[in-house]
Amino acid sequence: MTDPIAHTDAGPAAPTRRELNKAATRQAITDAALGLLRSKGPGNFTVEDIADTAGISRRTFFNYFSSTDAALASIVHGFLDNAIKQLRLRPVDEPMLESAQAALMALADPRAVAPLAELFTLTQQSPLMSHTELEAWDHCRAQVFTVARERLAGTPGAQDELYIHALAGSIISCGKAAMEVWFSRRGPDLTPASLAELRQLLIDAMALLATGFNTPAPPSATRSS
Amino acid sequence: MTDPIAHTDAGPAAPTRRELNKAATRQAITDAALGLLRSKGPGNFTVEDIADTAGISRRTFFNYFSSTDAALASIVHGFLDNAIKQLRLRPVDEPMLESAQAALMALADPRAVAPLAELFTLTQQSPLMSHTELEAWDHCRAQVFTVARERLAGTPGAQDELYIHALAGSIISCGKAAMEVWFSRRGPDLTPASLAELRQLLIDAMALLATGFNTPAPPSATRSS
DNA sequence: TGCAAACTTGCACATAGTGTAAGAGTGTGA
DNA sequence: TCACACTCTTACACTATGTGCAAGTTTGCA
Repeated sequence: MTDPIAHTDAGPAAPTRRELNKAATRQAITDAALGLLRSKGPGNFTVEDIADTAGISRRTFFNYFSSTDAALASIVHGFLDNAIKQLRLRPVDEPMLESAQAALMALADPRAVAPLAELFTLTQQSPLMSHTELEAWDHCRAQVFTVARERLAGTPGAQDELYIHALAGSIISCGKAAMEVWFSRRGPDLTPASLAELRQLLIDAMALLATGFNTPAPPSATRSS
Repeated sequence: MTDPIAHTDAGPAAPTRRELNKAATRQAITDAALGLLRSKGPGNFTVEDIADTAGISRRTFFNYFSSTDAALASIVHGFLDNAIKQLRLRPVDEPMLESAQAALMALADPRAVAPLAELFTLTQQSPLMSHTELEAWDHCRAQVFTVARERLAGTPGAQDELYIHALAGSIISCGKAAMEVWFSRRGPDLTPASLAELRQLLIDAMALLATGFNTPAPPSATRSS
């Protein structure tokens, strides 16, 4: 904010020292949390454990995250924020579903999905998706909603709130559905073939939204199986 | 609440004393929680407050609910469990979306929505939907998924996991969308006209899922506005 | 260099959530 | 009607969570 040095958005990194430190601490925390999740299993470690492993105080942990759950869900947040970023890069006159599909394609990438896949496999044995994880998806839904509203603001009589809400929610649900199916089929498999299947699932899911669920027979299943 | 004289319970339930007591306690807790939410606002009361108001011990509270949030979300749970019950009453050969729509129609009823509407208006000022509330919707989604899978198990080559996951998730999302739009338009208005609008929104939302979101123009908005 | 802002940390404290064992209420068969 | 088993409630103790606060440390900047 009080930064005379220009904000190099597209540039490499945030130059100031403070930001680097904060990012490093944040990373140390999530690394520690993920490590403990690996070694001890979900629910078997405390905030203090994470803080000790990350080399910070318990209090500092809470300066970054509001709970262990939130620290782990930051992985999901990172993934989804990236998705939103991709979505916003799409031309504004492109149909929403095509934009969504394109944004998701960009994320069916080993580097992006790897942390998510590990988190998923590590917490899958746990009853169901953690509260904070659900919240992360809902946060993403809200952002998709915003994007959709911005786009449709141009069209004439279309201040159709229901359409936008339903669209945003359904995009998220279908994205989630594709991921769930993929994980349940492939587990932590990140081979090109597996990622190709993920991409196909995402395409199929978006296609379902485009054409509707009333297609008499489910559209001859996915070619990917 | 330890009242030996039971009152008229209409219905085929097994009215053993223990079950009645438990149900009464449970009700006392949610009533107390809702009352405190009304009087003090979200986040401004503790489990102990609820327990005191309900006339039970703090420990007993935790025998029923795992958090204040969960106690309040039981309202949402009740509503959605009811929806699932309605859904299961539909003939198994009916298309899912029609069943969903019919089940939702049955719940656009003052008695069913009133608690939900109040909870919504009381927590709306709060940042966003509570964790446990999201969990309640997700639980409902899982049940819709189960129903859909049971139904489509009969059809020949349709073990299409993606279709079922996407359908269940989208139904929930669109139901939520309709409710959100309704609440934002009408607030806690439960007049017949308002409920008719809710019904129309639910119908429109399900229609979107049936025909797809690619309808060139949003389908001439809702007739209800 | 020195000041101001931002960040970290230790401490105190209220609250959340759980295990345990004793007590009170409830169902059941003799 | 009583006695016994079962279930639910409660008090207590204890660990963990989350936050306010003030003092200490690091970073930015003139």
